[in-house]
Amino acid sequence: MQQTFEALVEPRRRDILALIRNTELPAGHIAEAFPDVSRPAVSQHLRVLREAGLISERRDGTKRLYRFDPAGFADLRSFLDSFWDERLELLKTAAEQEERTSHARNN
Amino acid sequence: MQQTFEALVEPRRRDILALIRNTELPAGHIAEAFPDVSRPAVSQHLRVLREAGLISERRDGTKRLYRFDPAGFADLRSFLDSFWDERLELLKTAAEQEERTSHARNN
DNA sequence: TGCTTACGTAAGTATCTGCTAACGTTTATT
DNA sequence: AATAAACGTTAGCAGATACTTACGTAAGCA
Repeated sequence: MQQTFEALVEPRRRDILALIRNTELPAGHIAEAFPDVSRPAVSQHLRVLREAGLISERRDGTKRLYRFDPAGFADLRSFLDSFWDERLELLKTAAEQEERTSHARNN
Repeated sequence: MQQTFEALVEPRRRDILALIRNTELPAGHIAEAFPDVSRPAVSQHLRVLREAGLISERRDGTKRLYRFDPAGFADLRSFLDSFWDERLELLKTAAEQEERTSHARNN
């Protein structure tokens, strides 16, 4: 959870995620997409993303291929739901309560 | 977006959010819930949360009442959906493609 | 008008973090 | 075996940030 937020708070890492969202890419190619920072910087970001479970790594010869991993988003989603959906849940419960009240009225 | 992540990456601020998720509370009461930090520290956190649109402030005499505001979560949710739901969309598209292929086979 | 309550704000500090430069490592290639 | 390619890792540094202490402020009350 904390690891997920720490990984995603950095804009560069969100950019990297967006880049490999649909395609598997080698580290060098990812680094080339960010000319304003060095290759090691990108490598460090990839490490953070990997340890957060947001991307997965695969070796192919001297290359390391990275791709998006939705697993790391699970706890972020549950966190969001605990705030967002709980309110919907309250509305739903209120609606059901109203439902029962209406039925009671009809009996 | 960035403001939202920066507000939520701090565990203390998530704790504050969880505390006032369902109830409106004055700043002093919120601060008392966190005995390991000073009152100004909490005040600073409340400021960050407010500027991120995650909580709203209301004055009542000398008191300032804070409560959860779901508005700030909107862009976080859309960010999450852009990664999570897009993959579901891909699956859906693939399914529809398969659907069309099956129909073509039957003609 | 003073005093108290309930806060926020500012300055300063210790810690964290993203970056670069330099180096290390593993896998082909010759 | 030697070299190159494609990386990751480390040390060190500049900037960001969460904290504390001290101070400022606005609303109620005597």
